[in-house]
Amino acid sequence: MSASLPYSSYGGRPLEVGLHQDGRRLTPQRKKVLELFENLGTGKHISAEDVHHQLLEAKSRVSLATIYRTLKLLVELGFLHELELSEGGHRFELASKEHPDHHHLVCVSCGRTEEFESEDVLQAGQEAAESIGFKLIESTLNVRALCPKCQKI
Amino acid sequence: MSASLPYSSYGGRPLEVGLHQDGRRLTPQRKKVLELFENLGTGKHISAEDVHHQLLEAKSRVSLATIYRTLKLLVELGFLHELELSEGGHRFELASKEHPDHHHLVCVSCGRTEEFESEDVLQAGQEAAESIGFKLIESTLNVRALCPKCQKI
DNA sequence: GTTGATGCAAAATGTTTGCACATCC
DNA sequence: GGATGTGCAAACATTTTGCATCAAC
Repeated sequence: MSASLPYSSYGGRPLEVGLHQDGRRLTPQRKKVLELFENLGTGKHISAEDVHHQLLEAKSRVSLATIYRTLKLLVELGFLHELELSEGGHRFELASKEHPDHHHLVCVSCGRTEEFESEDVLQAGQEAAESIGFKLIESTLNVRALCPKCQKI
Repeated sequence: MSASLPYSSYGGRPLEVGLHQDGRRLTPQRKKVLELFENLGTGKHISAEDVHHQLLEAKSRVSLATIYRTLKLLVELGFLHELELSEGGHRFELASKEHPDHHHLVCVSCGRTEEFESEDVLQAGQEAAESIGFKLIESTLNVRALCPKCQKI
């Protein structure tokens, strides 16, 4: 859990590089937050509070304020994606080259969340953006649905 | 602005019907909130605070608490859609038959928001849902982008 | 040593709730 | 008249910020 980092690449560059640019510093706190997301892997969505709790469990005390500041920074640097899946605050997930723009199916009843990718969606967003001169950055489709279990209730 | 309501149909039934069911009441406050959205028309996204301000400007004092309660209700009844477009809280928009599931292009720089529809997106969401046994309720694609103006800055 | 980062506590936002009073049906 | 809705203020939850201290470079 606190083993050496794989330092794989996100957004096309080594994990810590962005944290050494423009006078930014790679502090232990930032390292810990990054490690946490790395160890979780892609496809996990956690809140700032979750990060805080999980770091505490790993015996790392990092203040919530710092976590918020770090998450914001990591999003700006493109290491994380920020999601706004309906209720209960924002969630963050690791960004990765192998796992680019993807979409979410959320069960409105139990909250179960599944991911999927779609070239069609990507393209539709791209075309819509182009048609009015917008330059696409990223797109995500949120599908509100009922999962199999909740359909039976 | 405070003229008679067109009472066109939303979600397939007259505007106020849902507010008379299950013991619900059509109060002046609720009417005012509905009127506001009607007068705005489809395609406008406003926050609870916006509703509050705009009603004040129209000389209608409705408490913020009531506005939150009313918006929640109207979403449950299907008269409004709730959007979670990135920064700055939730937005609400009038739902309508003629303007079903649609998507949003948001300029990350200036916040300009444009709408579009796409059969492909709808279908991609539908297929993704089906493939794992989810039953689709609705889907919206959020595209983060740069508008023409902001590309030049 | 300088500048940027952290931690703390306080403040700012956005949203919800308890309760007494008002009001719709 | 009874249930439902409103307004107010307080409570909450989440996120941001000022400031003194600390530490990366």
